[in-house]
Amino acid sequence: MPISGVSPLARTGLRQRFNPHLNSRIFKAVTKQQAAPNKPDRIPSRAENFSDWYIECIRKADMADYTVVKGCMVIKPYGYGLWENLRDALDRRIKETGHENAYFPLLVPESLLKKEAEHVEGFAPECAWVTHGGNDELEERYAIRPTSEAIIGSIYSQWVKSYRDLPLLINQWANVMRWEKRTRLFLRTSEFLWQEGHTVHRTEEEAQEETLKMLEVYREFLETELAIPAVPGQKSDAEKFAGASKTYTVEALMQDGWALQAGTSHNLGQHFAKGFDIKFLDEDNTMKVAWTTSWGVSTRLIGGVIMTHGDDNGLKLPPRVAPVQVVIVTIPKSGLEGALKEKSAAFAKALRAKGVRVREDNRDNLRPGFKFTEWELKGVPVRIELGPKDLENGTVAIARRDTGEKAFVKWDDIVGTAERLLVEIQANLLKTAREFRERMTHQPRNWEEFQDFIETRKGFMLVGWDGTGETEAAIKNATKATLRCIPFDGGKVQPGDVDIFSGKPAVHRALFARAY
RNA sequence: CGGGGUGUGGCGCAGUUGGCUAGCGCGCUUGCUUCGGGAGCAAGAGGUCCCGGGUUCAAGUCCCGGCACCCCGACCA
Repeated sequence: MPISGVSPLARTGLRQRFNPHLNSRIFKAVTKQQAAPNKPDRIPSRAENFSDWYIECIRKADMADYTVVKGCMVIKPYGYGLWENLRDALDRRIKETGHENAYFPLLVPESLLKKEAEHVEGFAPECAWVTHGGNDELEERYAIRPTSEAIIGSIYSQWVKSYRDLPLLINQWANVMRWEKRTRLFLRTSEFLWQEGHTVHRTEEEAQEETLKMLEVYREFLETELAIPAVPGQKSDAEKFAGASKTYTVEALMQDGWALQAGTSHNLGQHFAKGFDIKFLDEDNTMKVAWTTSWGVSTRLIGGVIMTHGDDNGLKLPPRVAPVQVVIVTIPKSGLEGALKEKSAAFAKALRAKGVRVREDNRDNLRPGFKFTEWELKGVPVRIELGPKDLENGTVAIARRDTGEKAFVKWDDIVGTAERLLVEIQANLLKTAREFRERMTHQPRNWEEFQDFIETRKGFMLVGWDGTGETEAAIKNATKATLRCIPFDGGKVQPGDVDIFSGKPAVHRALFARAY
């Protein structure tokens, strides 16, 4: 797959030292980092071309690649390892909030899809259809699920009979397919992996509570595990899910100032329950229509991690989900291979005993600088360097990916230092991302300023909105900025607020941004 | 689905007005010397020049048709 030509850029910035404090001393500070500037396989800088930077990060880190299948990617082991870690962290939370996993059919009969009018209208254009079974044309074609409300709704109608069956709290981890016109690795591919929760409730209030509860699960998960400070809020009618009463979102801000919808939670009202006949006999012996919700996040989150934290040297993965948290790189020396390998294995074992995910890099056909660079591209949070001098001194060099700082520590302090660094790096990534988001959240005072800011400063625009789809559309047409959400925090109108575009009295404050 | 661009070893590219055995860099293999921030030398392997027609003594190169992918717009986790 040709990726546009990349002009090699020399890396800038000096490596600094950090203080490993307490019982370890700094033996030596490594203060410079001189990389070969003309290597052809460097990644472009973010400033130069954010889009190329993003794709090259993924490819150089060996996370994913395009395939012969249009719009579909292969997620390679390193990318899948990240997915597994974040999936497990989220799965734990989904179960802790009382949900169970199940699996529903991939194929959705067309007649089912049509049972909710808005829903089919929203998804029909991006459905892939199965029309044949073997050589025979089917009487009714099947959609490959673009989402599972329809198939699950039809099944739930069988399951729900009594108020005693409620709430029904189920989640599915699955692949879905949407025939996309334009694809980008992880952010938008025709097939992607996700989880979709589908719940049924007795009352409107309970469904609403569930919707907001899961949004909060997402928000906390993004913050704690991925170090992504996403803004929770409500979608406008124009942006909400096809067939939902209300859609809520967690909106993240990428380093290029574009927003990324990181997860959504929908209160489906009774639309789907009516469409799919999900009814129950209530305590008062009357038949009632149920209330449903759905909520999901996808492999898109991996794109979010990359664009939130990465730098011009490649990925920076949050330690809590990084497939490799600590890499031990040996610096080869003829005759010492055995001793280096032995030490490296001993350190790895000690770290694993503490639950740290460790990889050893004992390749002796590569120069150390090459190996360092490669693990930096892959975003490994902590790198331990073990060389001939360290064997003499009883030390290793230990470097953190987030700041580039490097110091020497004694062997006895390796495990403690690494564990502490992993915690610090996780916190530092979140802090940096949060500061970025705050710095990039602007409050233009008038329409001219809005237009200027969206072009020159980018980021979130927090502005008054009159609540109409007309002004929302007008803003989108004029600036390509869409209404990302009415944030829970800061979305309330203040006295005197007016719509940034129409000048009419505002009913909300809303976040606008250009979005992925 | 509209506008633009590109298809040549794994990757990035060159290939002149059609002309000789299709090149270069990186990567890969083998060997030796190296090794604390992308090593050096030597010897090798690797090609349906996107596909199908056509023009020509001769096509990677020109013509026609197709396909794929990438970028930019309208729609989307």
